[in-house]
Amino acid sequence: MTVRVLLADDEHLIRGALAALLSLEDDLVIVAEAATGPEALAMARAHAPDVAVLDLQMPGADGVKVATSLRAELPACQVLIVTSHGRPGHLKRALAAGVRGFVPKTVSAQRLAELIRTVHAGNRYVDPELAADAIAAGDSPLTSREAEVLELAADGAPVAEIAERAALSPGTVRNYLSSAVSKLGAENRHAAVRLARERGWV
Amino acid sequence: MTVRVLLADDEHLIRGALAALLSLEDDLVIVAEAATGPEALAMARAHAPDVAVLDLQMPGADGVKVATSLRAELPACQVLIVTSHGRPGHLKRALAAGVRGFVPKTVSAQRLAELIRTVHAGNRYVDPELAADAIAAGDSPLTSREAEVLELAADGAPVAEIAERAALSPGTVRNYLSSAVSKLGAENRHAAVRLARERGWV
DNA sequence: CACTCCGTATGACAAATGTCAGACGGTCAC
DNA sequence: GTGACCGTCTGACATTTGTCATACGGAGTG
Repeated sequence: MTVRVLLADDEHLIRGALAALLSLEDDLVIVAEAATGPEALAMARAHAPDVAVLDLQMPGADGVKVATSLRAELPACQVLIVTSHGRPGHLKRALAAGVRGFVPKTVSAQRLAELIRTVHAGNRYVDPELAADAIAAGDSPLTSREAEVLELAADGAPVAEIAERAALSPGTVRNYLSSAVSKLGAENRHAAVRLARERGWV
Repeated sequence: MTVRVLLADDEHLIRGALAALLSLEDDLVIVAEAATGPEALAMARAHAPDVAVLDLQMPGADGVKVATSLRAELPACQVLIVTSHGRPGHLKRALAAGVRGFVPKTVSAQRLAELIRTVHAGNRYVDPELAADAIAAGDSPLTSREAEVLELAADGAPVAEIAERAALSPGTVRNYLSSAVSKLGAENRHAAVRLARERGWV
């Protein structure tokens, strides 16, 4: 019995190499490849693969977003996410999106092939190190609005601009930022943005 | 005549896959693999490869640093840098370090094999798109001190801390930041940091 | 030698930011 | 239905930042 696999990664080099390696396994067959989020979705619809191997960072829509859509449209398709720089919050989002596997790109192809079989069998697998990081980082202490405003502050925009983009009064924005900064124990909002990013909270 | 290749990338998945694909080429042989900068250097010393294919982002020392050392220790070894997120400044640094090739990971393995031969023959190759970006970004308008201070401001530290870390008076730090911000046309120093990073100036 | 940068510094002022207190309506749980 | 939050707002205040003028010594250029 063969497992039909969709491969999505924006780096051609990696995608091609991976396709070649995985094809060496007798029970795996790559039925489609994609370089962007939307492309991955289209390919999945067209080929209805058993397992989708998605890169976390892709142009258009990231792996988790694709996984969410996939879950709705092709419930039979299991999703395995592969990532280069795994930040804690991503894992949580991914699991919430129904992803069955989450591993860093530091695993070997051999191991990846095994994992494809694992998730195809309906089991889950999360890289232990990433899991430990996620647990250590814990839950975000930020309310949704605080997180939202903090995100808008990410590119260094002044308060007035954030307020406009969030349709809030400047005073309110400052309150949220102040509260976010103190919750994160940061020096100022810019350091807060950095911290929240590191922990995957934004 | 075969080309002896060293492969350095921290992502096992990619490195392994790449090694497999490149080995398919009759005239290429992977003599060593490394997952970190220092490891790459050690491997190069041990195996004296003809061409070193280095990832730009590796733990320990990045591709450009490794290339610099390589240039000094093994002048016969040509360096080809492969990167996922190529920012303009990196290319410039890389060329200054004597790197012969610079391409994004979006190229195909086929193409990479060709490029390995190209640099081995002593020719240069730079991805046209990355080159265009680098030219568009131009030279950094920042003085070295401005860049230095801007870098210290990168993690959102307050002026007082930057001043201490740079052994400058707080007023001077503010002057540099102010000048950097206006040179970059940014809203404030945090946006300036972002801009400078994008253009590879810090 | 004069001129122009750069690095460094100070002082002063305006603007942005961070912090706090207080207010009001909504939602959810007990 | 009373608390406990959350989202939203305002106003006031202290601190931090951004900006500008000005100063001086050193390096490099004409």
